[in-house]
Amino acid sequence: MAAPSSEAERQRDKERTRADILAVATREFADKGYTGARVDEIAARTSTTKRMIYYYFGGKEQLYIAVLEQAYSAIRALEQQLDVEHLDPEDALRQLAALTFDHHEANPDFIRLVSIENIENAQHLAQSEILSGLADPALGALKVVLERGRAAGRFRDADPLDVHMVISSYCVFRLANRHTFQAIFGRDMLDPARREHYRAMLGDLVIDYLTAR
Amino acid sequence: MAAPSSEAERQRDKERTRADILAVATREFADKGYTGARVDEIAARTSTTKRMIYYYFGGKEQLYIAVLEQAYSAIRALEQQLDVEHLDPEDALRQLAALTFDHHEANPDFIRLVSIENIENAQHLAQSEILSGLADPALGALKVVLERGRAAGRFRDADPLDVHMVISSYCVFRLANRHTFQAIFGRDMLDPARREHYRAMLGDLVIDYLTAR
DNA sequence: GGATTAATGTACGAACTAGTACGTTCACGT
DNA sequence: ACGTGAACGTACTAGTTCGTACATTAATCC
Repeated sequence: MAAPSSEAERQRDKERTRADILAVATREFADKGYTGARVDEIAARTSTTKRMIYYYFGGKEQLYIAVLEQAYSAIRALEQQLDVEHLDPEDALRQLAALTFDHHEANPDFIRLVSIENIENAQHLAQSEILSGLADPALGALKVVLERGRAAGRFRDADPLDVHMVISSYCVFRLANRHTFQAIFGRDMLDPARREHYRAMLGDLVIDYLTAR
Repeated sequence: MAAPSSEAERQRDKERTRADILAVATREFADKGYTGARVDEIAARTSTTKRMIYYYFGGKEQLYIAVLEQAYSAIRALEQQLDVEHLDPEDALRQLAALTFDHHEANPDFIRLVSIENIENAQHLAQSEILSGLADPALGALKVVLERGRAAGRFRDADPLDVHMVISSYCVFRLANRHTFQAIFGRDMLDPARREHYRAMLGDLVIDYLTAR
């Protein structure tokens, strides 16, 4: 009998250790920000030690970049859900907006990481070759839909990136600014009772803008 | 001759020292975030010493709260500019949106502080009696305008706070997320060449939503 | 099965950071 | 002119935080 070979019972597992660290680090960075996050704290929550963080990632900054890369790669999953080809432009656009809305709501850690990275002037994102060129997959589908609507004489001429910005700003704001908004206005933008209202409102907002006479 | 009396040449000046510290602290906190900001760094950039920060403010956290309070109080200045009463609802709303747009662009430090405070879950904002109840002054005017437009049969029925959220999200996103947006899509949302386009687009967005058939 | 390398754990250090003890100087009333 | 308290400066400390030197154990290859 040579090796235990069954991957599941290996005591030492490069992939598992790495993934463990990355998951814990994501929570810590999303919670506390880059400067607020503590390497010792991440290590403590891990099933391994701080030594391993430096062994696999090199340091706090590289770990943070790895966290960003993993978080951004998750948004590619959105691409598969876009089934927009056989819908008429208005329905397709509403679906696209709703999907973005849902996706943001389902990934609050990601939104926080983006906010954090903006506080840092996106300096870490710029260091990552993987991320610096990455475009949002939703943008491609959006471009197609806008062109179809425009060709059909239903939509005004609009830059896809501008429309994407409107959708993003609405969805991001609802998550990223919920705490100050709540404190100032007393309204919880994430209250489940208002979720459908906000979701529908985004669709109206975009469609009304594009179809205004 | 009793006192030098001329306030300008006093070497010791409570107000000046306080204001100096506050101004420097605002830059430091807006730049680095709450945890990233360094008390020693603030002190170094001041014309006084770290001792005075603790003398006047008590500590890092109270200094940060004082910075927040001052920054928020500046937005009250917006209130005076709202000359909205004698315009027709559509023009008034466009003006209100444009004013918010301008105001956000003119106060990037404030936007950064809001982002930072959201990363901190608005825990410091909640501690301030001055701030926790403060509503945006633009909201009152917005409410009036929406009611006038609704009464005239020109606007749909819409919650003022929802409309405010749309305007804010657009204006805040343009500043708060400019770095990641630039890094991912290669577009600088603050490019002066695109400023008028974005400013007008916000007006269209809001008006088209409210006046959609 | 023994050598070699990959993976992991422990203990520590150097630098940083918020906050303070203590001493000093200036303004102002009388 | 002088006492008093407010305003200010220096030097320090206790605790934290990133990173690493060094030792150790498990897997893998022949």
